[in-house]
Amino acid sequence: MLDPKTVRSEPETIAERLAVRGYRFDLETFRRLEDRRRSLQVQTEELQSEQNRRSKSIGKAKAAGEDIQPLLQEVEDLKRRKGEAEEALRDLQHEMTDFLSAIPNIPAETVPEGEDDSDNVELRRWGTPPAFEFEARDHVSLGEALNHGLDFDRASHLAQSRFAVMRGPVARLHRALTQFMMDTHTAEHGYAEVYVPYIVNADALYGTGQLPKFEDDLFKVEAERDLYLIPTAEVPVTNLVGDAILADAELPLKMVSHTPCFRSEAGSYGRDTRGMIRQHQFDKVELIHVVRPEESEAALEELTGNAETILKKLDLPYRVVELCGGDLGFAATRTLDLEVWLPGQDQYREISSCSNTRDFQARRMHARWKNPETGKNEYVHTLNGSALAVGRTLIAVMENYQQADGSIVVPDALKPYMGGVERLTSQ
RNA sequence: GGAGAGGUGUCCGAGCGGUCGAAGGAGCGCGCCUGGAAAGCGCGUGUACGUUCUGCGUACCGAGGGUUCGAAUCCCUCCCUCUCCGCCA
Repeated sequence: MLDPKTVRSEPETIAERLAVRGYRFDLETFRRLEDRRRSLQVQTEELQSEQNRRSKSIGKAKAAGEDIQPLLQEVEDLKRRKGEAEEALRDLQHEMTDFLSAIPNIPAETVPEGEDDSDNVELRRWGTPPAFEFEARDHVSLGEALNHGLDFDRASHLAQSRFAVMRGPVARLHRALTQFMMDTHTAEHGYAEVYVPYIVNADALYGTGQLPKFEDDLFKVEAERDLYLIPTAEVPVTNLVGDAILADAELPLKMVSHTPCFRSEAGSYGRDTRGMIRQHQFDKVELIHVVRPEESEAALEELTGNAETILKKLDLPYRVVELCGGDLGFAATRTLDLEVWLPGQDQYREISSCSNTRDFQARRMHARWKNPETGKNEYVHTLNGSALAVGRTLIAVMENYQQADGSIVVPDALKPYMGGVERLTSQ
């Protein structure tokens, strides 16, 4: 949610900034709503004020033993008029809230212009894509050959398409990756490990910005209340500070959590249908920062660097890309994507997305801190980033570490987690 | 699943249907005291919106309805927390 005060005081600037991400801020509708809101509010408040005054006089008259009957008559008409004004105001306020909560976050000043991912800007590259002396296979083919270490047929038999079954050393490698990431972030990067619910309520999803606009992307649970499977750990972990007032000494807060993520992938029919790139269920290690406002830009660099460390330790070639305005997510002011080299696809593919939402989520979930400078409760800044998407990292390891015979060498960094297995083979 | 208790400001905690934005305490800020500090004492200390803005008004005591001229206080529904019992990885 944007700061309503800013939207009111400089709507033209807001509209201009939002245009960078391709969002058309409806100035006309906003002005119409705002003008009506103002006049209705003045009207109801005046009527309420009048009624409060009369009611007080009734109390006094009663105490003095006077006849209050005529006074009651007067109030009756007042109440009727107030009721009408109140109803109109309430409807309008709902309309206004819906309007405001559907507006995406404002892009940072530095965000490049552009419409889609083809306009994203590459910031840097690390590592060199491997040169194979044979034709590189993709993870589907490699996984199949490893005694059905990756099995998509059985998964769709159990559930539907876009799910995967992993077996044996492949499943083990997947688990090793998770442990390796968690250990690195907790031991070397100073993150506190958290375990959270995988099912959350609508308020939490509103807080991080998935609701009300993106319900179609979620799996809803059949239950008495509106509950949803989490699409990312960002939702439960960030909401940990929802409705809280943090002490200055508690900041910055750095948390890491490993969770499965569930996404309906509605509207992605036909995209990445082969393999494990785009699944309804995947594991992810997520980093969350809750920081003082002036620290958030630096925090994004730190968080992204922490994610990059994983790729470096695994010796996987990648590049860092700054998202252009048109490619930014709803809650983000600025996003850096990490794209890993996939020999099977002969291209870089997204494996992490690190965003600074500034006070956008904090405002929606009422996450504040006591600023010692001002003595006031102010909104914190929140950031999130994958470090990394585990399924995609598994793919990257399989494809980059493949050998001519179809076996896969275990990266050095993962060896301590593989119980002595140094190579995945079909034997 | 059954029985009960409760949700009030940054925190704890009072609150007969009108004089309650809300006692008292803690915390925090300023001042006094002190060589300095602690203790002690004094004063101050919510948010949002509107406005004819050194002021005034309106709203907010879990959420939403209702009763009433008037609700933190009464009634209903829902959500959440806690205690006991049952069941259970």
